[in-house]
Amino acid sequence: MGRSPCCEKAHMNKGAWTKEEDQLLVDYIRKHGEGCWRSLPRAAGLQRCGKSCRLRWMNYLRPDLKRGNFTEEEDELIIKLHSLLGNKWSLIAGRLAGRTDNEIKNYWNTHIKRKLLSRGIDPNTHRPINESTIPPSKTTTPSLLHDEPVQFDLAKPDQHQTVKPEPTVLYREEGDYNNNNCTSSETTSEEDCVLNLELSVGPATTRSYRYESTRKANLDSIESTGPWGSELFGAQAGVCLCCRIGFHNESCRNCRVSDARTIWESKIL
DNA sequence: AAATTTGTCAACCGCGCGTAA
DNA sequence: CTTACGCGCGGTTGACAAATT
Repeated sequence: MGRSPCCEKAHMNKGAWTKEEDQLLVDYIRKHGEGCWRSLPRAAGLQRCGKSCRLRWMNYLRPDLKRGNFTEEEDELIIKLHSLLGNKWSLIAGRLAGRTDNEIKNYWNTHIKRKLLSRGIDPNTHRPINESTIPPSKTTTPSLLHDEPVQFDLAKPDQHQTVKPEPTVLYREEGDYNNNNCTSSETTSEEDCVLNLELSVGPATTRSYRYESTRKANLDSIESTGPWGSELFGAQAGVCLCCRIGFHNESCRNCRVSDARTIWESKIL
């Protein structure tokens, strides 16, 4: 069964937005907030479909957007998160304040892919392109979504060189997710603390993924089961993904939930 | 200087999911 | 239980700019 179009396409503007359209949208949202995107265009006096309005607002007009070039830190964070999450741009964007999924997706495709290739790393698998250079003794760890091993050296962001014979993927011990101290015997220094790629956060279940990305989270069920329910954070739930990879972030909902869990456990247990 | 190629990124499209009716 | 709707996501497109020939 086909779906009805999201809006009446006839008489709708398409393509680049004009300053006047931007102003109408901004004025309306300032006044009324983000509401129903479907009805917003008519209410705001725009000849645009709701999806187009939403996109324009989310990707360009939102006041909290960070403009300008990505920093080296952001680059590395994107790479880390991509190795864990794959092309889940909205999840990745959720970890970078002021950046949008679209922006990150574009940036990935135009810059980071090349950057990784110049390092000799396959941007899809995060593995060295020349697999034969990897000693068999080194274990690799499946990435979470595409079930491919992940390897890269984040401690050397600008190494334009062929991949070292020994990938410097380091692992942290289970139970050490809440701090940035590497405990692996292979760890040598703080700078070498890379990702714990043995994270057991599985591919987000559909529901948890939706929970993460939608404003209409079912808070009731969270309150009843606790925000750390396995459904939400995977089989070894308890600490959110940010915390696990060492990016505790106040703007991240799950980090806050993790905090709440800690408090809850300290009271209950 | 003109033509062509390459890079960038805003915007569109189609689909899946959750939910209300 | 079924269906339609609204939202949000990821993939793709295309216009424009910059670089190269």
